Amino acid sequence: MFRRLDPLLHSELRLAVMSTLVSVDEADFVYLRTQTGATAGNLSVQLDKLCEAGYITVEKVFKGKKPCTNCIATEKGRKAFSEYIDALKDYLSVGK
Amino acid sequence: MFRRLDPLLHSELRLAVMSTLVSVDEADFVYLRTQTGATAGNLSVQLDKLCEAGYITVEKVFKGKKPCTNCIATEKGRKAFSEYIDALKDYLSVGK
DNA sequence: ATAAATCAGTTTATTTTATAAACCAAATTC
DNA sequence: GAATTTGGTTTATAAAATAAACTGATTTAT
Repeated sequence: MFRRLDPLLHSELRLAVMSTLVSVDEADFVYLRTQTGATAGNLSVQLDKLCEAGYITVEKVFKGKKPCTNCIATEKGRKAFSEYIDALKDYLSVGK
Repeated sequence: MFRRLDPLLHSELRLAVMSTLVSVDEADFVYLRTQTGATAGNLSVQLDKLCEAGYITVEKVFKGKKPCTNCIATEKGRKAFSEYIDALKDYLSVGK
């Protein structure tokens, strides 16, 4: 009845990050930070976890003289996200 | 943009419990346990938290010779639940 | 030029949470 | 009447989230 919720996505910040990334195709650290309102430390940790899970890829480049951490949702990540959303419906108790 | 998710509800088991309770008006421990598939220990702990938050009321009665822990969602709990669901929409990235 | 502040993060530490394991008292079954 | 089951609670442990402190490079102000 209640499908299990992927613990990697059932985290406020990681979910916000994935939600942003699936709709935007690519986003850098600074953008994710402003969008989510997260602290840099928290964001850094959660990006690592998403990366290790293979839900995103992280590429570090230089934009002029400044470092820039670019994030992209992988196919695996997109699939996991949509499955999470789907499973979540069990919990909304709209259609019993 | 991303509304904060009530941490009391952003828990797989507590969310499943509240989801059940808002749709069912009253449920006992055993029923909640079978519905959610949770262990008794985990359920006990999470019911305490929901109770302390004022999201549910817990009434212990005897059904014949057996103890029975009855749970009901309060108005406060129902409101928090529907607000949680609403805030969650920010994360689904369907409408941008 | 250099000291101070800022940017773009990472690492480490602390608190909170979720979960499991162990336990308990009463009732039931063998 | 001994063992098992029922309906839980309490305690212990593992995992998570978050904050705080730090780094290394870059501007900005003096």
